Amino acid sequence: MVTSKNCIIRLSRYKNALYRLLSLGFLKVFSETLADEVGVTASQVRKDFSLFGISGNKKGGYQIEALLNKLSSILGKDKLQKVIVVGSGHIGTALMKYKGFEKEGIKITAGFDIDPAKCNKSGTVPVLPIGELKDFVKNDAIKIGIIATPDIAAQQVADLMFEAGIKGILNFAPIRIKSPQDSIVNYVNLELELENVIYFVNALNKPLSLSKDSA
Amino acid sequence: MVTSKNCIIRLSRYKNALYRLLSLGFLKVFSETLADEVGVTASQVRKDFSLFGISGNKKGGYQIEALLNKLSSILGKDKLQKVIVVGSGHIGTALMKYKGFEKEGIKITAGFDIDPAKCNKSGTVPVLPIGELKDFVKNDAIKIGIIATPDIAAQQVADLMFEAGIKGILNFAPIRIKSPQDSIVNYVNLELELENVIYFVNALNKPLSLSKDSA
DNA sequence: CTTGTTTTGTTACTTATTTCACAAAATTAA
DNA sequence: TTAATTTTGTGAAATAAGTAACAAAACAAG
Repeated sequence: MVTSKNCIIRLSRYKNALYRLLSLGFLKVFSETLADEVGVTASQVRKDFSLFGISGNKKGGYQIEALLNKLSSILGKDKLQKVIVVGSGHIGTALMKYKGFEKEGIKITAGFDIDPAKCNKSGTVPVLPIGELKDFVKNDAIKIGIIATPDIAAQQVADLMFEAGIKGILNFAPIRIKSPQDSIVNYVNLELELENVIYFVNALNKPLSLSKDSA
Repeated sequence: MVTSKNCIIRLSRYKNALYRLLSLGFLKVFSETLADEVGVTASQVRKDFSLFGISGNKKGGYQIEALLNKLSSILGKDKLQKVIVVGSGHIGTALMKYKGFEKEGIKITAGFDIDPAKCNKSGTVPVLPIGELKDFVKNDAIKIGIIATPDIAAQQVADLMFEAGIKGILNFAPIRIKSPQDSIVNYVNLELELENVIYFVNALNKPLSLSKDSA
């Protein structure tokens, strides 16, 4: 099994780029072209594909459609993924309304909040009391959850999610989550991302040295 | 100059953990403790500090307050950072309203949108027509911008930002931005982060192998 | 003052990731 | 059919990142 997060992230990027190329009318693509599109080297593309047993045609490149099927299958995108969000503050609400997930086969089926005033069962994405989370997750066999609560609540919410059977969490709260062995937690920390930009802006514009890395 | 994004991200994490420890009443900390708090090894902490010439006291650990000052200065957090947001859809609006930035010394001073109906000069964060971006950025000497537009608009918005003098961008649009040498673009792609969680949930729960990595 | 203990700071080692380089396959042209 | 050309696929080489180990400093206790 490939366990490098960066590698998997690149697969997703390849997939996105391939959709774009497909919509522009291309049917096949060379590693070189795809690499340019995503901002990596051609070697990297071929190596990544090699790791997953994806092969193309010597001299002919890769058939985009077949490639997309393969990537989607590897990434678990061949079936609709149901996801819940806990916390209906600014970020949580934006996520529930966000259109970008749908076209990626991700559906936010419900939100949850501890504050009854923020609950609303009749919206496009219903917001339910946190007490209903466990049953909801079990009934719908949901495996993925998003935490968009204040940091004080995050661990508690995570524990509740794991108890209910959730195996993967995307956590927006700026705190490290303790999680069971058979689960995965990814972090999105907006302050941190901005801080990082700030650091590199200062670093690039102050001294006389150069850099090219970014990730 | 340190150019490893991961390393800088860790510095931010150390900083956050240190604030937490300080608020709990601690005045000094050992590399071991800080490492546990952030989820890395003690060696890593000391190595990171070593790279930036940060030193502590043999047997005595590190003075939290002095350490925080040093980290804040490295990360450019010793002065208020003004940031603008372009795109006032769900994500852009959530960012403008997001409370988390303030306590990190980051202030969103304005939003911009191409749609006049979405503009509103009198909000807490005024939303201005995109045409006013250039003057606004120049007058306020703003160096950092956030792109929260649809992907089709992203490159155009980025070009406008660079023209106006912005040097660092945090980009939420799922597209690679072409940028000048002396600038930096960081990416936040929510679909991609979720896809990643989905991959690892599948990978961890299907086969008989184990993994521990997460990043 | 000496001995023992703790923790840093850094060098050496290990592991992981990326790039290089080239044989093998596929295609085209003659 | 043969030669020339292009592009993949993959081991080997190079780089980067992370861990381990330990000497040196700091302190405490006797």
